Amino acid sequence: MLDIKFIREDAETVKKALARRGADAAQIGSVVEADKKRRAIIQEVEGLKAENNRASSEIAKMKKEGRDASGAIAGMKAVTDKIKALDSELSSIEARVNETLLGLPNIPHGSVPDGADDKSNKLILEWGEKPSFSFKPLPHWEIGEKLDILDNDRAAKITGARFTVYKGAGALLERALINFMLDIQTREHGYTEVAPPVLVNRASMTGTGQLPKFEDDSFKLAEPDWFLSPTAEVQVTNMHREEIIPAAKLPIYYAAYTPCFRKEAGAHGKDTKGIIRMHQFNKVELVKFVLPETSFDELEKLLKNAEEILKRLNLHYRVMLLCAGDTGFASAKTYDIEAWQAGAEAYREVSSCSNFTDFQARRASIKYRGADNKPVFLHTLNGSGLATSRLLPAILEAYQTKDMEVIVPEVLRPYMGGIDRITKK
RNA sequence: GGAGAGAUGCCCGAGCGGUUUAAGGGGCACGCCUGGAAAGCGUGUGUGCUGAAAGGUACCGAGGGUUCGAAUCCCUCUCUCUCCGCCA
Repeated sequence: MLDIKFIREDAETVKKALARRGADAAQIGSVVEADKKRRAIIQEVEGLKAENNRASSEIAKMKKEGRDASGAIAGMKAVTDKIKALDSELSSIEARVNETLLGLPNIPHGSVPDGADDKSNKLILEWGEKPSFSFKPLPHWEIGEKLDILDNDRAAKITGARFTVYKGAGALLERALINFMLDIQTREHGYTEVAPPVLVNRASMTGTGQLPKFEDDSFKLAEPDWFLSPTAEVQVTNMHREEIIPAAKLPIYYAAYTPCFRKEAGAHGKDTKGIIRMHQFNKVELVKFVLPETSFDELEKLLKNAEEILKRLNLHYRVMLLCAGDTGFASAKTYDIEAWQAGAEAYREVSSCSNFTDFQARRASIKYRGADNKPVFLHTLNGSGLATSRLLPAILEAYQTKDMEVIVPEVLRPYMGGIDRITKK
């Protein structure tokens, strides 16, 4: 959420920034108007309330002294009615202002390039090399089927399209990846592991920015008013919702493994094979709560922490800086890490690392106590570290052999009972 | 799922329609005292909104209602605890 005070004082800057990402800047004018009205009503109604309070204690005193207060009481009725009317007008204006603010995206950082879509994203770095093969490498869905480790057909029987069953060495590999990633992030990069609920309430979804705009993208329970979390960002960021954290405790780093659930409503016919785009997938998420002045440095560190996983797995990848138009709703700056899928011959996003500045902190009311003891919104960041549904395909494709086996990357072997390859059973 | 109890400031805890602009205690901060400390004494100690400021206003789990006036009465909801049932 953007700060209404900032919008009020510098509407032009906000309009320009929103235009960069293709957001509707016309709402800025009307929200500034509504805010002006809001403040005028506050001044009026609070004056009446002050008068009301004075009269009330006067009445109390008269009653105590045994005098007749009926005249004073009768006089208060009109003031109270006026207060009620103004209060209800005020709350409808506040609701309108709030609704508009909740619908406005974050302002892209100055270092974010212009552009409308992913074609304008900027290549930041490439690491490693595409593996070369003496044969035609297969896409992961064919490998998964031949080795009998991924079974989308049976998942469809259980649930429907866009689910998979990990089987045998596939299930083991999935579990190994999760443990490997968590161990690196917690033991070497200083993150504290958390294992949160996967069902989340409306306030949490609003706090991180999934709601109100993107309700249709989420799986929602009929009862109660809960959602299947689309990313652990929601749970972990909202752990500190409505809290004031002592500055000395910052920065806070969390790593969480959770299943994630997405409707993929706009993706009909896209990525229908394999496990690239599932309704349910596993992800280790990294979340940071930091001092505002450090957040862009923290973003660079977060990116490095996520990259480390790919380096240890020796997988070729590139890092893209997203342009203004491709940057997510809540983010001020986002890097995507794209791993090379050797069989499908494409780069696929395995991680997205974002600095949300104070956008989520303001929605969720997460503050720290500054030097002058005043509560200040802190900055939140998060990044995948990483998503297994993208990582596991990259591994299968990069490590496949001519004899239809998959070599287990060395760093994963301790997590897989020491086996060095996945073979057909 | 059934029955009951509860939710008050950083913590404990009073409060049962009008000097509560929330008693009292503890903690914490600062000051006095001290060679230094403890004890003691004094002062202070929330958040939001509004306002240039002084100040004003709202908030006693959340949301409604009754009343001139609600922490206090009524309704709905959420959460916690105890017992019963069911259960990994």
